[in-house]
Amino acid sequence: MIRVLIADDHNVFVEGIESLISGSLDIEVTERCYTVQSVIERLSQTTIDVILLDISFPCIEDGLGLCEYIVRTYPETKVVALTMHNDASLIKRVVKKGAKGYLLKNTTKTELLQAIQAVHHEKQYFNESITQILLNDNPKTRRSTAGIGAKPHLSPRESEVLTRIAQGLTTQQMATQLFVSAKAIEFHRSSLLMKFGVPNTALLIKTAMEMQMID
Amino acid sequence: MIRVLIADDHNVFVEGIESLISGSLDIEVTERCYTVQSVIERLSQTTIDVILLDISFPCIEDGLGLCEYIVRTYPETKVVALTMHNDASLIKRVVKKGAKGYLLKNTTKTELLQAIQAVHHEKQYFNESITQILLNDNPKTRRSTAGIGAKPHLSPRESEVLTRIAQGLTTQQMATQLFVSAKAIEFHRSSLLMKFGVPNTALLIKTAMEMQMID
DNA sequence: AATGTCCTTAGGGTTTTCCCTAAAATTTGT
DNA sequence: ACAAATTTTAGGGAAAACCCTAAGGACATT
Repeated sequence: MIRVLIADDHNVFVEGIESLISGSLDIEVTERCYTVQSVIERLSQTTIDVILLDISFPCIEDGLGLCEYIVRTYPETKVVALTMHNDASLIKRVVKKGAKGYLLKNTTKTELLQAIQAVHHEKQYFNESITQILLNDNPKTRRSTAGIGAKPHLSPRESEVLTRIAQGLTTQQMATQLFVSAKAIEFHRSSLLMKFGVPNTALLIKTAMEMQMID
Repeated sequence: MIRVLIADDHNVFVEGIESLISGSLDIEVTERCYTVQSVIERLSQTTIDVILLDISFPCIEDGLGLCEYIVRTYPETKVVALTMHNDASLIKRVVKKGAKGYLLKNTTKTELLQAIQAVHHEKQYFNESITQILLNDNPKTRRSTAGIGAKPHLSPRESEVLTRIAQGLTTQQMATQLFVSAKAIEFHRSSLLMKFGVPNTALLIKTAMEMQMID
């Protein structure tokens, strides 16, 4: 019997996954966790074979951190990342953190069961669409147009500059606030334009808002 | 018996929602749709009381469009928006399109059932966290000196220029499109900045989007 | 017709943004 | 520990945005 823990703060997901698994004879959902804390707590008290981990749990950084923690602390417990994001760079980051499988949340029952079986038998599992995404991830095109709807990964400085542009600050004002030269700010501004694939700040703000990266 | 259609391209969600509803005596899930097309098709063939609509189905614009279509075409069919996004402006947009309820995907069974019952009885339903989000979404125009959050009245030309700025066009490009001199466009741009009470295009786009004057 | 208001069009000049190149500083992979 | 990739810092120059003033034209009201 493969003991599965579901880690997701979205109730509907937990229910859905459990429903998909319920028919299986050799897999049982023994734990459901809605917070990072409870995952850590349950793992210290119970033996779990496979963890289905929502990678935005509650945010992407937390999810990645938890994944890393689990892999390091309980090497025999396999992590399958479950997420809505079909972003190539995120998949790579997750795998780098030690996840053995990666599923999109629109996965089928068959895939889900196959993934759990696979990782429990020391294999990796990636479904068709994931492989496709990784194949289409040409490193050269990733910077400029990383696909519509894919949030570019921003450096800390870039994030700071972006939020300040959205506040209506000028390059000079930002330079003063961040104790750097105006030229440095200008570079970050250019990087933002390039990463978002837009020609000016007007579209930068618009797309960043649509991607919910500022509000 | 309240007939419910679930519209979501994420299998896990559909399963989860169905599982949450399954216990109920007066609600039944009669249709499950994974594409916008199938929703439109099923609605033309069956009578549905409540639609649980994933607002990013498959992208936010599609979801909003579908919501609008349903409300217009089948006024007696109530739409409950289901989404992961807890963004105030999105909630407002969805409600404006005619959705009668709004739930986050980490909702509970109780809330889900209450929401379905409520909208079926011609009421609206928003849970605690949604109300909280809307409450915290006070008019953010405090930083600007002129406007007090009211939409400024724009002349026809100003509207044309605003939408084109939001498309990332430059003054020269707009001048060519509108068959006027670049200086004319510049004046309209300045008028927009003044009317919105903002210092540059970045904030102009941001506030105009928040005021739903561009999309 | 006269008056006032608002929209539209412009000229000239300053500030800011944008683009090209490039080198330290930092992180990452082996 | 070293090499490779990424992030941060800059310089100079072209383009666009921004600010000031000002004048011609459409429209309603008296």
